[in-house]
Amino acid sequence: MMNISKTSKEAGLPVKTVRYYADIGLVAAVQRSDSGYRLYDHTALRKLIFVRRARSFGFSIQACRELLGLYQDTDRTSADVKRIAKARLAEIEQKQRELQSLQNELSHLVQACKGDHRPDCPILDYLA
Amino acid sequence: MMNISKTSKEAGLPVKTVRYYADIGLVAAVQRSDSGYRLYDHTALRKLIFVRRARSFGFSIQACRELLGLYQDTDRTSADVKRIAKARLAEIEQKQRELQSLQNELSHLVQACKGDHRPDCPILDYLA
DNA sequence: GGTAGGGTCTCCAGCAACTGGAGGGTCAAG
DNA sequence: CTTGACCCTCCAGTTGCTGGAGACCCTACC
Repeated sequence: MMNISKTSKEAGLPVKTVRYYADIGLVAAVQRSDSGYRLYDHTALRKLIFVRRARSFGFSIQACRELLGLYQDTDRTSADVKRIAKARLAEIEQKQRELQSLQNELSHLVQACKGDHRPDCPILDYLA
Repeated sequence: MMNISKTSKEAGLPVKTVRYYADIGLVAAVQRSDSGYRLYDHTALRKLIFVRRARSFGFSIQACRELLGLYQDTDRTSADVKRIAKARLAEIEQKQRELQSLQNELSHLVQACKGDHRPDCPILDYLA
């Protein structure tokens, strides 16, 4: 059993975040010490690491909850997991298309703008 | 002078958002009617449209505030505008690189996952 | 035994940029 | 004169944390 600071270091998450995940019931502390300190074991630590990685992949807390459920459920099929991952992938691709068109338009505008001391500016003209 | 619903329709923004922009001092109503209704004129409408477009380009409210200041300031140089737009472009490009690597990794995982009824799943294996 | 420094606890507030709802006043048409 | 659409303010919630206040707790050192 380790206290929260060791746990957070091992998991690569801020203490506050570990506490937050416990508060929202995502990864609970295994137990409390006599003085009320949260205590974590290796299994809880692995869950925290799992969540950190899933979050870094852009999975929402809700998706993490589902994945964590599947992760612990030895009866789950890989199809369940794939469904969540594919939904997330679709979101990413959508976001990327939007960003791409944004980038195209904005970079054209930036190039068209002379950026000198005169007030003429194609960027503002376009936005107005 | 038009009331808020006509203004919001013309600007292409929800009423709530127009009110919100007034509350935070981004685009104020020109005046109030006797009964306290917000009233907007053509200039305010143009500002709202300007903000909607800038927001759709991913400019933050703060950036919109700056752009709006420049937009109204006939003494501004196009260099000022270009600076803000370029900073935003850099953010977009950064975000896009991150999304790209995310997409690469995730799509590999999704492909590797058979998605069948067996519990073996490379996605969970990778995250764990 | 006292104290200094960490660590930990809970609770409250705030970030961005809205969105939804409650509860109540206003206005125009039929 | 009532009905329905509009408008107002204020409060709460969203997401995923992060920071701070005030108060214990724990260990080490003298």
